[in-house]
Amino acid sequence: MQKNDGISMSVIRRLPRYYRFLCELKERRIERVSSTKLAEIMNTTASQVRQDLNCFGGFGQQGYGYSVSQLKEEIQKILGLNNNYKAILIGAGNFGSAIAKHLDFDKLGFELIGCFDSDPAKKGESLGDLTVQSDGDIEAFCSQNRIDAAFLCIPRSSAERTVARLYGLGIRSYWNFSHYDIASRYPDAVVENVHLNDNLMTLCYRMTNN
Amino acid sequence: MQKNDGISMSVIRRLPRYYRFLCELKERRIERVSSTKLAEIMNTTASQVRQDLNCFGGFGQQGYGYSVSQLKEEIQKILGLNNNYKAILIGAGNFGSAIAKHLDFDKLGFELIGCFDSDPAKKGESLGDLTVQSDGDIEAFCSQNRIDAAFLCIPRSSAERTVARLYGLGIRSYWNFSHYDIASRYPDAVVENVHLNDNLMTLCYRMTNN
DNA sequence: TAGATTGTTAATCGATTAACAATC
DNA sequence: TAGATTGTTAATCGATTAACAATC
Repeated sequence: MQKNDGISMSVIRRLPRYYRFLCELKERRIERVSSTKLAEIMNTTASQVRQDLNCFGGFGQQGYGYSVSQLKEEIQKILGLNNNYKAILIGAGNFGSAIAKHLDFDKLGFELIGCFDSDPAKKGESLGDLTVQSDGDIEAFCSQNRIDAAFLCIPRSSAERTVARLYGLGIRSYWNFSHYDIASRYPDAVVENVHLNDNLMTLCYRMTNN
Repeated sequence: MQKNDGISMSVIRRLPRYYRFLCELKERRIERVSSTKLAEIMNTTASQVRQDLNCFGGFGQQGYGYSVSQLKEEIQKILGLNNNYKAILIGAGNFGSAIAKHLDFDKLGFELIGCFDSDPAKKGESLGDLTVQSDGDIEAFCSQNRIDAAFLCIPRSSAERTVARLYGLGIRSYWNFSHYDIASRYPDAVVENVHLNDNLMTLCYRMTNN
């Protein structure tokens, strides 16, 4: 499994969950939490919680536990959610528009500043507070704005060509809903894949064999 | 990590990828494939490929490799994609409707036969070849149709109550886009979570620390 | 037969869990 | 101080990789 920093992906993938639960605890006005309690919520062991957190620093206090709001802040910082990475959305179909409307990018470290589709009929449509631009305008837009990431909501067939363009424009981070394997073609890119098909097949497997 | 069958989740989560790549190979009219070649595509080792496949049976032939179309069929059967699990969609918002329109459920082992929303304004809207029904009609619908799974595209806040109802109606399999932790409340349910927020935060982490 | 490649056992590696001394 | 709970090292467990005999 790939690494970043020397922190294993297993740990990294747990961070958003810690963060999520800490936000909930905070909303419920709970001030402190022990590794045992966190482990219970996370459905893991206290040992793992302490090991995970100690990858990044000693945020706890012996005999007391962790301060919910302090730990939340720390993880927020570790995740980089205070950034305001500029992102563009490629593909304003069902999915693309659902994502654009539905997610609170601001709280997730991003700002969606542009949206493109190859279908001329879509041009000018509004999507939240964005307007769908023509696919052909990507180059111009990227030369005027520093883009940090692209969200790809396009089919596999067009993904290859599109990523080649985006990579050429300097974009190195991708949230990829297509089945095109970006990482193997561009090893230095940071890619998070969302494979809904794979996910649903896994559900099917588990329903069938259990 | 949870098990099914005694097959580890690590192996199970790789199955859809094998399947995907085998479909591609078949489309490209490639008849045979070795573990080495498959490993290359999957970005893993030949050892792992052989270990994985041998969890389910000896599908290869020494000195030859694997028959693409035979292996594809086998994995299709293992995943249970030939089933026609009846599913209902709860929540016809941006996401729910994108999913309903976008995925080819038939090829993924499912058939979407009903769609519900709590917003009265949505009632009667058509969604692909389905018509959005009122949330209150779930009970009646489920008593007339054997439902195998529910796809939850609703916010966390309404998920708890909704799952309680669905569970009460006998539904034990969930594709969950909400942040409600079904598995911890209903340990015997089969749950696949899609946490887009977590996923995007992971991308943010990796962009920040690398 | 010789070459290729599997199936399978053994070795390694990494992640999780347990234990406990440090300390608030 | 006594009790609680961390940080951290050591032990265990599971997953991945290597090796090789079996065999097509």
